Amino acid sequence: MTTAGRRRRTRGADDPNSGQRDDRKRRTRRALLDAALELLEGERSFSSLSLREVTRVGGITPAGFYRHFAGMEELGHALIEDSFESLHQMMRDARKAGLPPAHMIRASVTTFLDHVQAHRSHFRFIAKERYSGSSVLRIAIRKEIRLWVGEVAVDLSRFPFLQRFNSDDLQMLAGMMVNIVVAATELLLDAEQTDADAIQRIYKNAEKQMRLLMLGASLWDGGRSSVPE
Amino acid sequence: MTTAGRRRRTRGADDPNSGQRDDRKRRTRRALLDAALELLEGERSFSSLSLREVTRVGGITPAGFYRHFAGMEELGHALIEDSFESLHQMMRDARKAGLPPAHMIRASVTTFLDHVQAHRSHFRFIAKERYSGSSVLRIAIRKEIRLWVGEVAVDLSRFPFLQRFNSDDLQMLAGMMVNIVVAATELLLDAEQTDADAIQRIYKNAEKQMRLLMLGASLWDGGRSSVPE
DNA sequence: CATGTTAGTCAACAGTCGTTTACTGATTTT
DNA sequence: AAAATCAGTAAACGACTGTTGACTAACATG
Repeated sequence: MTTAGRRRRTRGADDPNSGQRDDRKRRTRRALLDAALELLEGERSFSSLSLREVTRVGGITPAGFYRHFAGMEELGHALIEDSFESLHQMMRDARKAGLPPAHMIRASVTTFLDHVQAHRSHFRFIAKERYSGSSVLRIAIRKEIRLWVGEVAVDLSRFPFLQRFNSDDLQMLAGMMVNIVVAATELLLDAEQTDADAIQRIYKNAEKQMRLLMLGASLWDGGRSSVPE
Repeated sequence: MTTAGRRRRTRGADDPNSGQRDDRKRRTRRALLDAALELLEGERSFSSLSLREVTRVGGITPAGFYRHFAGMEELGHALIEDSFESLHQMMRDARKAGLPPAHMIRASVTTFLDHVQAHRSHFRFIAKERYSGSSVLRIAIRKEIRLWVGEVAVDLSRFPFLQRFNSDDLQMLAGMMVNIVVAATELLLDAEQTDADAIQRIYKNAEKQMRLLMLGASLWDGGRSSVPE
């Protein structure tokens, strides 16, 4: 009921959102999002953040918060959108750049983990909320991950040696690959940013896990073959 | 008659902890732990629980809490210990019962996931705190998982076809197996307990992932072989 | 320029929070 | 039987919480 504006703002026909006032609003909104991310850098979890804390760090008064979000949950949702938006952007770019012929696995792992490091705070937020947030946020995150797995499955389907995979098995394989990089992400977020060795090890380990997985995939017959036990 | 009813309870000789008072204290302590688990059944995360809430559900006054724990973090630590204690007990039992010759993978997956379902609240707590709790709790959980991976690696080392795995690769393989069941655990905790179909699907999927992994392992040469890309 | 819009402020509200202090009364020890 | 222990209570504290309504002043519109 707050959005029922009777007066239509006839802002410039060509430039819908560019008054100084809208600019300022956007900056403040960003400040609030950044404040939340900053508070999450430490030990805190999103659900333990208070609205007042966020406004304090963001530089406005508590009441001002409501000019931007209906409550903390809405802010959380905005953070999820931001995070996955940049992930999808990254994947679009990577796809456009074309797949390198060899070292395919290493390139993918490196691209993704580099992206994680460039957006640590976003991924830290996602990692924390994935299992612990409100069900609304958890479901939103899960949806995004499912989407992501789907994209990977499509990419995989173009490999000749995976042609015999049916759709379910392809989804499963993509899911396992995503799980590998997600697990690596979580190690990466815990590693000291300065510890280049530890970081290198995480990259190498993820690549190795991928290779082991692909080795299994190259022989896969739908799970009917027996394996030494 | 006065002499007949004389009680000598010089705790320390034969019966260190069994007065009615100690009994009561233990019951209250359990009530607090259970109260926390109960509150965690819903949307809440541990870090958002208040001490007062826990005592309210547990049936004592806030001040009484301090007779049992120095603060909420200590209670969290006790929950972690409880959870992994029962997991280790289960693995000890399973090992003692001996490994079934065939259907090894299915048996292991089933045993573990059954255990998860029998201790949903514990595992829900662990899942929520794994990435989102205080660093003390996170580190404690991580330590326990590393321990667990180690145990699995030892179990794996007894398989003939894994003899050529060096120690690092064995740890990696064990880690991937644990990751598979952990991922399945998290799906299981989100599934409706009454939805037998969904649960069945989660079991089957985890088994399938294990088989794919073992297939890769059976050909593994340390990651030097190239895979179709 | 006059008028409306609105991002952000200010002050107050009713609650909840963790923690402390002094206490009570049942159980244990001597 | 007296004395000591101690799990749990009762009340109070200062601090912090989300949300509100009335406000101000910079901006936008006509």
